[in-house]
Amino acid sequence: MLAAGLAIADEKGLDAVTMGAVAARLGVTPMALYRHVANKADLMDGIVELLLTEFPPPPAGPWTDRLSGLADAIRASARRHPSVFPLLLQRPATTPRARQARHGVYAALEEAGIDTARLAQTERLISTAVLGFAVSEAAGRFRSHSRRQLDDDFARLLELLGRFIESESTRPGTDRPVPARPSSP
Amino acid sequence: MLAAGLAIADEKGLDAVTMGAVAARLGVTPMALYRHVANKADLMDGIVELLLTEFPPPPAGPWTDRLSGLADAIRASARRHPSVFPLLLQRPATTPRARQARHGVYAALEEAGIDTARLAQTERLISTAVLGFAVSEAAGRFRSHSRRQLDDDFARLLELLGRFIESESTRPGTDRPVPARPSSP
DNA sequence: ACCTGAACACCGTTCAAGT
DNA sequence: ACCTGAACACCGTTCAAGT
Repeated sequence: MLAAGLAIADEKGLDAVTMGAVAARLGVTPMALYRHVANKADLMDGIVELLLTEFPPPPAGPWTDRLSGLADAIRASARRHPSVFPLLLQRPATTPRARQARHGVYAALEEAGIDTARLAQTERLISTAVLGFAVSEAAGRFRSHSRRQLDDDFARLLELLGRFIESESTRPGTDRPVPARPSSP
Repeated sequence: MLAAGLAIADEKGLDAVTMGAVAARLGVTPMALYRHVANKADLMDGIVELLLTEFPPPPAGPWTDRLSGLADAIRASARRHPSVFPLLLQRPATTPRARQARHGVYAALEEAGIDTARLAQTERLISTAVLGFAVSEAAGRFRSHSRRQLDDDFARLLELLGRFIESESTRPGTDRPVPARPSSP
């Protein structure tokens, strides 16, 4: 049912996600939905939460790859679900799925040499920038820019964040601040 | 009429901005609104555009102060209009007001020594990060954080961006990357 | 336990009519 | 030029009733 709502949002936009439309896709009357959901707001909450499902579990590898991999996954999710993704900014990341993703970032930052006391704030800064970009792209602020341009912008943003992390690290880093990211095929 | 709609959004949220509610605030019937606006979407566009009015014209002073002043103004606007502000991410900044703000940033970046060819992309990076923070705060993603914490986060974000600009500058900068921002009283 | 039909208040929008 | 009354299709939600 949440999947049905997400599919409708992807295909026809947020406004098309109506109790009637979701019910119809399930072959049921609108009132049947109230068995599984308190009201429409509750439905929307569930659909937004469903997005987090797509963020992959923390992979292996060096921390730079882990972070850029997560960032890429977030952007990809935004592109896949442009009308729902912006709603992510409306709720604190307190659900189990959200915590999992956040703690994955903590681990990577710790490995990068970020002081434990600064982990949370640094994560907030990074995720705000990445989410800001992903939402901007999904919501249409960058409508007039080419895909190539956006890929380039995003790469530059990640490079900036990587350099920031290195500069905040208490451990001596390598010479080169951050490796170049591979361009997606 | 746009102001009436914005006021309703501020007071009771986006859902309360209804043709009937706006009309009632103006002492008129809902149908009268269709003289001034094509439909509700058009009304919402106008309300969002109205937000840009609050962004102050580029002030005088060193570029660091100009940029942080604009960033502060943007965040203040987001806090004042939490339900409408996030909609800014849905439209390209192509209106005259938006261009004005953007060109103010260009001028500051040029003064900071950013290469002309990189002006637009650098501006996009910076405004994405600042808007991402402002929208996150307005929309409620940071609901569980204190005002002090958010002020601190924002200061750190601006510091990061300032350092980034310095590092991208083709001119030799001063020793200290960016001046500390004064805390608001 | 799960679903439905009928009903209600509310919404955006239209159109012909009023001044 | 500007506004209105009446009407329409649609929406979220309730409640009593059905299996």
